[in-house]
Parts: sequence; structure tokens; C-alpha cells
Amino acid sequence: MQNRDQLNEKSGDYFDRLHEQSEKEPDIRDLFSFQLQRLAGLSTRIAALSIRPKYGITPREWRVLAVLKYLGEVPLQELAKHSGLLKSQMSRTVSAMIERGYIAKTANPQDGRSILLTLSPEGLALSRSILEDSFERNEEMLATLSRAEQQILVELLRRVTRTSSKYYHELRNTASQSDLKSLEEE
Amino acid sequence: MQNRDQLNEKSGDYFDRLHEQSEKEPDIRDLFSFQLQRLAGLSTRIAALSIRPKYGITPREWRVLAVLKYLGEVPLQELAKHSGLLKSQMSRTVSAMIERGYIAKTANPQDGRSILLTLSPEGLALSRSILEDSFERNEEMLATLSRAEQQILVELLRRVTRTSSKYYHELRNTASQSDLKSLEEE
DNA sequence: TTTATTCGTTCACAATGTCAACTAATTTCT
DNA sequence: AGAAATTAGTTGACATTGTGAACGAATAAA
Repeated sequence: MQNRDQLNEKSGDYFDRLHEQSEKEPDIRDLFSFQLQRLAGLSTRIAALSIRPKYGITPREWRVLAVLKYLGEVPLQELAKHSGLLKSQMSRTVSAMIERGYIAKTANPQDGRSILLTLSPEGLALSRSILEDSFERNEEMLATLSRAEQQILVELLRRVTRTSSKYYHELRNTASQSDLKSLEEE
Repeated sequence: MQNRDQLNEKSGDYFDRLHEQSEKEPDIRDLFSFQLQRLAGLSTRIAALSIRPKYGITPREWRVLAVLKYLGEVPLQELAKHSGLLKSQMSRTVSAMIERGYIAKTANPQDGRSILLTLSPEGLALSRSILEDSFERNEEMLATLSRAEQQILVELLRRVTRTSSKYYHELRNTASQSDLKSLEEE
């Protein structure tokens, strides 16, 4: 058998068995962000496992396609914001997607610096297809929860994301007081 | 002002405004794993922002220290499993931490191949300190939720993680039928 | 109209993730 | 016991992701 660097988490043995609570010592297993990171890592691996071999596309690329799907026609910066990527990352990603014919780019008549991006028919079809697969994967991941619980989870995450985003931008601003500019936006 | 590739998500404008639900078209904004990824990304950035400048350590490194904190004394593989890293990643990370004096390594009397890892006093102190900061950051991120809601969220995530972990290993096994070995473990 | 800002591209690099090859030690099988 | 397979840890190679800065061109602000 080949020597594979597996993530030998096996049958969930390492996930959050209830541990004895030491009264004073902080424990990373109780940390929300730790749970979050671990689950997100799992989710990425699951996605890569099902999507990469089938569609020859990275998780980031299909995420961009799916975001563009609901945005319609937008400049690159806008696409980056909604995807949670830097514009430098987005520029490269979009280039690759244009090369493969999934994204079309046209000039922005309103602004000569900007470009407008849309999904090509192929991109739309691909995006739809992967998105369906993704919803199926999510079903499996969430299978342990009732419909009601799933909705609660999604709603809680939504709220936490909003709060965290605000917090993040506060941190950025206090960290680099060089650009007081950003204070203006709300 | 410097030209920084900012993630201009600004005041949460791009996060989950309720969107009109097209009846049939799947929308990535409704995808659990998408929300998860986005929030995890935010969380990482927040952590890096507060930890890196203060302690000169990467998020992954402190995560390893914190995991080792509750494990006590374990071989490398064990530490890797609990941290969600490959043993190759863990080997490198541990080397760096040993070099900086945060982790001590001794031979395993039970098994000549294996090594036993523990936190050094410095490592323990550092781990404690960062962990406290992390709990504070989490407070901020979760500030919008009531205590009860926070507990619900944590519990739901815990269950989803367990289910997802099982699902992941199933996928791996069906994907590579070369090693039927792994079927044995439950 | 000069100055500052913004859009997108590109460069350079750090961090992370993935897998295969390798050794030494251990276990399993016969 | 001895050969064969397995396992722990290290290392090499490489793909992906994340971050910040420099730059030209276009636009907005002074």
C-alpha cells in the first residue's frame, strides 16, 4: 500500500469528545474559531475531493463562478468583495477563467479603468452543475440536523459573519492609523 | 496613501443581505459551506491581525501549541490528528516550535520510531496568553448572539463536524479503492 | 490643472495543503 | 525465527491560497 499522508481522523474520534472542564485553564476545544477552522478545513477537503476530479477546477475557481452567477455583470473589484478575495487574487483567477472560456470580459462604458465580467454560457452551465453537487454535499454534512436546526445554524452564522466583518474592519483601522480614510464608511 | 489590496468588505455590506429567492436557480449564498468558508476566512484574518504582530507566530503554530496544551504528552501523529494537519505539516511545524523553544521532544520508550512532544514552560505560557486573547476575539465575533444562542451554535457545529468527518472518510474510501484497509475502522 | 484616488495587472513572497519517497523501528505472517 | 508488510517521522517537490506593494491608465477632487 502506498504511503499516503492521510488525515487519520478516522471515524470522528478526534472531534469534540466532551472533555473534562478544568475550571480555570482555557481550552482551545471550547474556542468557537477553532471549531470553525476545523470544520471549514473539512468542508474544503470534501469539496476538493468531489469537484476537482470531476470538473478540473479548484474550490476557489468554482466559488468565483458561483458568485458571478448571482451577481450577473460586475467589475472585478465587486466580484472580489463578494467572494472575499483580494483584487490581486481575483485578477489572476479571472484570467484563468477567461482563458478557459468560463468568464467573458467587456469594457465598462461608464469607466475606462474598469471591466465588466459575466459568465459565459459554458461558465453558467458549469456553475449550475457544481452548485447542485455542492448542495448535495451540504445535505450530507448537515444530515445530522433537522431542517429547523439547519435553518437556525445558517441564521446564526449569518449574524456572526456580519458582526465579525465589522469587527475585522475596526481592527484594521486601529491597526493602521495611517489611513484614516476608512473611518468614513459608517 | 499606500495602495493596499484591501478586502473592501467594509461594513458588512456584502454579507448576506437577504436576496430574492429565485425558485429554481441554486444560489451559492444559500450554501452552508460557502458561509462557513467566508466566516472562517474572516476569523483567520482577525486572528492573524491580533496575534502575528504581538507574538510573532502564525495561526497554525499557535493552534498546535494550544492543542498540545490539552493533550499533554503525545507522539507527533497524535498531535497532527487533533490539529487537523497532515503529519508532514506537523513535522515541520513542530521543528520550528522546538527551535524556538516552545516544544520539547523526548524519545518514546514504548516505541523507538515515535517521539513524545510536550509544551515547554515558555510554550505553555505563550499558549495560555494567546488563548486568552483568542477568547476575547471570539467574544467580539459572537457579540451579536445571546449566551444561549452561542451555546446552540457551538453545539450545532460540533454535531456537523462529526457528521462531516465521517462523510469525508467515506468519500476518501470510495474514491481510492486501492486501500481497502481503511474500511476496517468502523 | 495639478493632485489624489481608484481599477486592474503584475511581482514577490509567506503560509498552507497535498502527496510521494525514504529511514528506521515495529508488527504480522508463515 | 525470518521475510514481508506496516507504521512513525522526516524530507522533497509542488500546487493552492493569502498578503502587500508597485505600476500604468483613467477618473475624481482640490
